[in-house]
Amino acid sequence: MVEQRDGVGPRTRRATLRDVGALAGVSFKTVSRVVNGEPGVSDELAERVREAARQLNYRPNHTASVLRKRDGRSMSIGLIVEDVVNPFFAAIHRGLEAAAMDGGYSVLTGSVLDSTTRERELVETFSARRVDGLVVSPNDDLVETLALERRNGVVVVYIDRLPGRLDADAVVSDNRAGARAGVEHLLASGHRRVAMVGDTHTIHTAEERYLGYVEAHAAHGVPLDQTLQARDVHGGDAGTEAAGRILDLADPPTALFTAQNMLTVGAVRALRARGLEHEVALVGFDDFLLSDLLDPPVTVVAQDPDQIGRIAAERLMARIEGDMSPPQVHVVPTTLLPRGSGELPLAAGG
Amino acid sequence: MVEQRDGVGPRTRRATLRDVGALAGVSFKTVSRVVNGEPGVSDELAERVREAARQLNYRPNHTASVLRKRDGRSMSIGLIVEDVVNPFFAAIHRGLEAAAMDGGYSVLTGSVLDSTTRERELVETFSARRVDGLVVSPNDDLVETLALERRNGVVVVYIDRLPGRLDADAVVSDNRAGARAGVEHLLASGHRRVAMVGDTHTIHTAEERYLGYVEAHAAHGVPLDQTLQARDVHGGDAGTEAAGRILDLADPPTALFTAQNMLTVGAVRALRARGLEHEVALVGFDDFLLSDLLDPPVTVVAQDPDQIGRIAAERLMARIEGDMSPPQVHVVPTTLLPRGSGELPLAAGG
DNA sequence: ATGAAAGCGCTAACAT
DNA sequence: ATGTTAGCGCTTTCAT
Repeated sequence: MVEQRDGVGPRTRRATLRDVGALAGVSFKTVSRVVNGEPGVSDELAERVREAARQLNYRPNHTASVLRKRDGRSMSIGLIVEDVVNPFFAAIHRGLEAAAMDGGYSVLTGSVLDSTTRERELVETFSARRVDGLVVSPNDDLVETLALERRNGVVVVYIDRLPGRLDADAVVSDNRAGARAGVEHLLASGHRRVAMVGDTHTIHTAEERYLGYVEAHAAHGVPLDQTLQARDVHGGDAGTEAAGRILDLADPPTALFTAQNMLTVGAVRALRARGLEHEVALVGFDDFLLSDLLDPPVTVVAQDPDQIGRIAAERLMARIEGDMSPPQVHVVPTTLLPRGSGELPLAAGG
Repeated sequence: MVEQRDGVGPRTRRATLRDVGALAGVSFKTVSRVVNGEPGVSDELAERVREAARQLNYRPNHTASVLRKRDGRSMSIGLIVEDVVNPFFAAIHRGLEAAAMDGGYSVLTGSVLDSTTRERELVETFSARRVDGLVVSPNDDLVETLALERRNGVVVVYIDRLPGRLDADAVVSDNRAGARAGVEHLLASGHRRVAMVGDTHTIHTAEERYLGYVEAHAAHGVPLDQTLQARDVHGGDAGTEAAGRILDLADPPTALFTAQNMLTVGAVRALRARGLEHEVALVGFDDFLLSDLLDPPVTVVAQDPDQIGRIAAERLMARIEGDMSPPQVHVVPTTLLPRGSGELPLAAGG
C-alpha cells in the first residue's frame, strides 16, 4: 500500500508501476504497457489497470523512464537569457515555449544577469539535469563552456547574436538591414546629421546595427561624423547621458538613431529634458511596450522575438532528433514602424 | 571508453561514474565519493579521480542521483503563470529564480495563456518530472487538479491570488489596501465622481481591489454611483472601450481608477482619444514600464512582483524541507507613486 | 580508506 | 497476451 498524508508538508511515497500492478493484480510490466499505450494488453486488463492507477493517483516517473530509455532523451530544453524581465527575451521565451510544447518538450529557464559565473553555473546545472538542448545568446566565454557540453551530446542553438565561429545553428534578427532601413528612413526625409547611440561594440548585434547605420549613409552619399556617434553605451541611464551629450553639441544632430531598446528610452528622456522631442527626430531599434503612447509616438525598427523563439525551438528539436546538416543562420526580418518620432518635419535651420 | 563526436548533431554517450573510475583505476564508488565531496578518500586518489573526470568531461547525472536518493528530491520547482511576457509575471519569475538559485533549486516555467487544458497539462508534466514544488496562481479548476498532486507530495505555493479555501501558503499584494489608498488619494484631493474599471470579478484580486474602492468611498462619506463602475473588463481593448463608455456619460467622472495594468493602458488610450488626459485624473493599480514617460505621467499603485517571487520561493523551499506549520498568507505591501495623472487640478465645474 | 552488492522506477529484450 | 530478467547511473548499506 501507499501511505498518503494531506497537508502543506513535504513528500509522501508516490505510487509506482509495481504498486499499481499489485492493486490491479497484474505484473508491473503490464501496467507499463498500459501507461505507455503499448499494444498487447486485453481491454479488460487495461481498464482494471487504469482504474488502479486512478485510485493510487499514479504519475509516471518521467526521470526514471528517461534513465532507462535507449536514447536517453529527457525531452527538456534549457533557455538561458540575459534577463527574463527584458521584454525581448520574455517574448523569445514565450515563442520557444509554445513550439517546445508542441514538440513535447519542457523548458527550463535561467537569467544570467550579467554574471559570467552564473552563466556557467546555469549551463552546468542544466547539463547535469540532462537537458537535450540549450538555447543561448553566445559570448566568447560561453561558447567555450558550451563546447564541453556539446561533446556530451547537448545540442545548442544560438539566439540574438552570432558567435565568432558559427559552429551551431543561430537565429538572429536582420540587424544590419533593419538598422539600415531605420537610418535610411531618416536620411530619405532630408536629415543630414543623424546621430547614433549604440551598445557595447563587442556585442555582435551592436556591431551589425552600426554597420547598417554606416551603409545607410554610404547609400545616400552622406559623410559620417564621428562626433555624432556614441558607441559602447550600455543601459538606459547611460543612454540618456550619451544622447544628452550629443544633443548639447554646438552643431547638434537633427535626428537620432538608437540601436537598442533601453537606449531608445534613454534618448526619449534626454529629448524630453531639453524639450526637443518634437524637434529632433528619433528612430529606435527594437520595439517596446507603449512606444505608441509616448508623445510623439516612437518610430521603431521592430524585431520579432516570438518568431526567434519559435524558430530556435524548431531548429533545436530537429537537431536533437538527428538533423546533421551544416549549421545555419536563420535571419528573421525586422519591420519599420513609422509612428511619429521618425517623421517629424525637418526644421528649416537643419 | 567513451566515444565522442563533434558537430551539431545529437547525443553521444556520456561518461559515467564507472568510466571515470576505470580511467582512474578505482571503483566507481570512490568516484562517487569524490564527486559528492564525501570524506574517506585519500588526497592522492581524489586528485587522480578529478583528473580523470576532467579528461572525460564527466557531468554527474542529476536525475539518476535523484532517483536513487532516499528523499528523492529533484531540487527543481515549477512556476506556472498566465503569461511570461506579462511584465508582472516576468518580474515574479525573476525574483523566484533568484531565490531558488540561492537554495540550489532549478526552475521550470510554463505559460497557461488562458487555456485550462494547458494549465492541467503543465501541472501533470511538471509532476511527472518530479518537481518538488509548484508556484501557481490558483483558480477553482486548478486547485482541484493540484489536490491530486499534493497528495503525492508536491508542495504548492499560491501567488497573486488567494484560492477559495486557503489550503497552502499564498503570497499576494495588499490589493485591498492598495486600491483603497489609490482611490483615497483621489477623494482626498476633492474628487467626488471617481469611476472604476475592474477585471473579471471572479478573480479574487479584482474583487479585493473593488472592495478597496468601496472602502475608500465609505471612509470619505462619498456615495457610490453604479453608473461609474465597469467590472468584468478583461484586457486592454476592453479597457479602452469601458473607460470610453464611462467618459461619454452625460454626467461623467472627474477621475478614473483602473484596477489592473492593461486596463490602465486602455484607459489612457480612451482619455487620449477624447483629449481628456489633462482633464480627468487617473490612478492605476500595478506599475508598468514607461508609465513615467507618458503625458501626463501615470500615477499608480505599484506592486512588488520581484518580492512576491522571492517570498514564494522561500516559502516553497521551507515547505519542501519539512516546514509543517499551518498555511500562511504573505501580504506584500503596495506603494502609491504619484506622478501626475492622479494629481491633476480638479476642474471648477467638477 | 576502499569496494561490492542491492535497488530507486522504469524500459528493453527476451521468455512463455 | 502477459510476465521475467537485466540494467540505465546513481546512492545506500554493509563488508573489508
